[in-house]
Amino acid sequence: MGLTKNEIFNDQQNQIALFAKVFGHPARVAILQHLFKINACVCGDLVNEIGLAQPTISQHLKELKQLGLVKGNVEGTSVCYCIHEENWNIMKTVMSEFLNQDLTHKQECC
Amino acid sequence: MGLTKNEIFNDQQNQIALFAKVFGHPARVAILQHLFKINACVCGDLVNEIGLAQPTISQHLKELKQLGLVKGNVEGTSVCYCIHEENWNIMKTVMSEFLNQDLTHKQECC
DNA sequence: TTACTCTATCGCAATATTACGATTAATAGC
DNA sequence: GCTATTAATCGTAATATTGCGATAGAGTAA
Repeated sequence: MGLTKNEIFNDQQNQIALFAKVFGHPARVAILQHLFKINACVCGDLVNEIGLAQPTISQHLKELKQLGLVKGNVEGTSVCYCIHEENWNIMKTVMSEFLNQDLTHKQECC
Repeated sequence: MGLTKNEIFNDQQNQIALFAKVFGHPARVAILQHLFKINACVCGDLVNEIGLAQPTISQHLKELKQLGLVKGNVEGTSVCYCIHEENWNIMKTVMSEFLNQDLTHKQECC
């Protein structure tokens, strides 16, 4: 109890859930939007941009990196983050397939 | 601590996160996929289809209903669930806008 | 009414997530 | 070496999520 039973779902379902979970927090949404907007890489600016403490931002970035959606380059004392384009596109394919499902027949009830 | 600081994010970011959070569990992904596949409405079959206990399925359905992605019709002793098409399309618009962001300029680092 | 079926809700235990202060590690500049 | 700057990690508190047994509620059928 308390832990998700991943083993009873298939790989595709688990992958969709993993991607969705990382988007399930507004801070990570905001981080990604900022990385898209500032097309050059962004470092510690994220802490100023988003109103959360540095350890919290660092933790969110870690999750984004673990899923491969963001990559970070060390540049002196600071770290430069940006969108991992190829992986973002892979994610987009997976999520789009899920979101664009169609109801082949119209419903008769409801 | 321990609670998401929604107030520091804008409505769009919070809405994306809300939609994403509901997709952030494979059981809810599986429920939605099944509802799409069985284009007629589905009732307690979900409990058999997915390997979780009835209270657990009921709870996941509740969350999907609260977000408006699923609607339920009482039919005798059972309840008939189906995708709420209009709301699903609204959600798709919101999520697509987020997923289809573009990097206007290519990155120089990373 | 009684018995049965199906779904929702309650209550709890286990686990996960969020946030941040304090600290550590790594680099840059002197 | 020392100091300043930046980011990662540790540790912990607060809250949220997941799952299910037990129970309640609502409808059907006899």
